Amino acid sequence: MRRRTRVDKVEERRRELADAALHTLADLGYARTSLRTIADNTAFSHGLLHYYFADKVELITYCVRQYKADCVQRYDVAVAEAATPGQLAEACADGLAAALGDAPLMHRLWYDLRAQSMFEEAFRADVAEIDESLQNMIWRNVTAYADLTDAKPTCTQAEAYAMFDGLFQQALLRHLAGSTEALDDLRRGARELLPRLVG
Amino acid sequence: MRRRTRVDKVEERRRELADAALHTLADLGYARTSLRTIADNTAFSHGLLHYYFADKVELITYCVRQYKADCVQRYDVAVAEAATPGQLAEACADGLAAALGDAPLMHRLWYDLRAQSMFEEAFRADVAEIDESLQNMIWRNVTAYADLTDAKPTCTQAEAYAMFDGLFQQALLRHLAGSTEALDDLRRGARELLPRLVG
DNA sequence: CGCTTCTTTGGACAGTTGTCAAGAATTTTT
DNA sequence: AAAAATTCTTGACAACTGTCCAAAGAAGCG
Repeated sequence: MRRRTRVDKVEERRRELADAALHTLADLGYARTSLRTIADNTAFSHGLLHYYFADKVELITYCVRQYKADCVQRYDVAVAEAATPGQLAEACADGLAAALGDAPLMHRLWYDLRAQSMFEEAFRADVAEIDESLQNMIWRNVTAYADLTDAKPTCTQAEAYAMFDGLFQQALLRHLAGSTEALDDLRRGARELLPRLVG
Repeated sequence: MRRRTRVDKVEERRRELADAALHTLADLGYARTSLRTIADNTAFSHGLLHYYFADKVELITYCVRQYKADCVQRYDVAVAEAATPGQLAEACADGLAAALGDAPLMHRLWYDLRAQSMFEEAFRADVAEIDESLQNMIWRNVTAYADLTDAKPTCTQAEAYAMFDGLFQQALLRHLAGSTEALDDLRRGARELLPRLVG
């Protein structure tokens, strides 16, 4: 009992620190984020980070894992209540656009960390895992759409995800650069993509 | 005459240094590349970099511009000699797969720098310019394919580029993670994407 | 209360970073 | 050949990095 609550407290503080780290990373990007800057975004001193995390890589890895929960949840779109193909495509497109519009900085961080994972092998496994869960999420939409249209997907899971991700990333780039049409373009692109992938 | 040759020599050395910087960046990524490491990849000392470039940002910006020339040239596929839609799709797919297979590290760097441009405004304009030229390159293929099939593209330039780029990036990620099928999957995905975008 | 265990601090460390400037080395000009 | 202009090296600087540690503080427990 006593031991249990202690472990919980440690885990809680870890999450708290990782949360601050996540926000700092989202603000500054991986290349410009230091442990001291992260600590400045908490009520604690920089030394504490090494009490709860062995080193920088472990902290950021923990961050990435925590990000995943938020991410898939945020990213996920209400696909269950769609009754027609049109409704589903609409819901999917709206969900993606809303995810981008609500948390552009978090998604910016995701693309940053995914790029880092190509250099730093320590991040690779976790990033790949998140990528896979995002891919599954997209695939659920594609198969649901195929079911509603009595057709079958004409592409692989990986291809479907790659194309949606491409649209999303391009929209994010333009959105951050100040384009006011980026969100609408993403909506339209996503809506029109689904029919292309089944048949 | 004298003035001309001097300016040329300066420009030549700048290019030489930027080339070394480019290779260092491709090896280590933006976050892990320092001016001293770049200088170590040249025959000169670190101080020289500040003789030819005002600061780090100017050097990397110059790099990015230089990268563009290589990039579009490398990326570009032999579309002219294709006589049938099938040949064109094949040539396009082969070109992309070859670009990825020949210089994965350079493409890895591209995605890294594009992510950086979302944080560092100094890179944004140059990155956007490269992105646009890549988009135009893809669009040339799409319109050529549409012409050969007596059809019209059913998507915008930005959408076409986003989807090809998504495929390419996903293939790069898997290729770097050791997947042996990534190149073939990219080929197949690109070949099948063109028909989806016209009609 | 004292005693033990767990948290947290703040400073120190060795190394790295971008930047700069003085001067050596080299090239060009006269 | 001397003088002038340039290219390049070297060492220094202040700031910052991740990491570690001794000690202060807080909390729990007998």
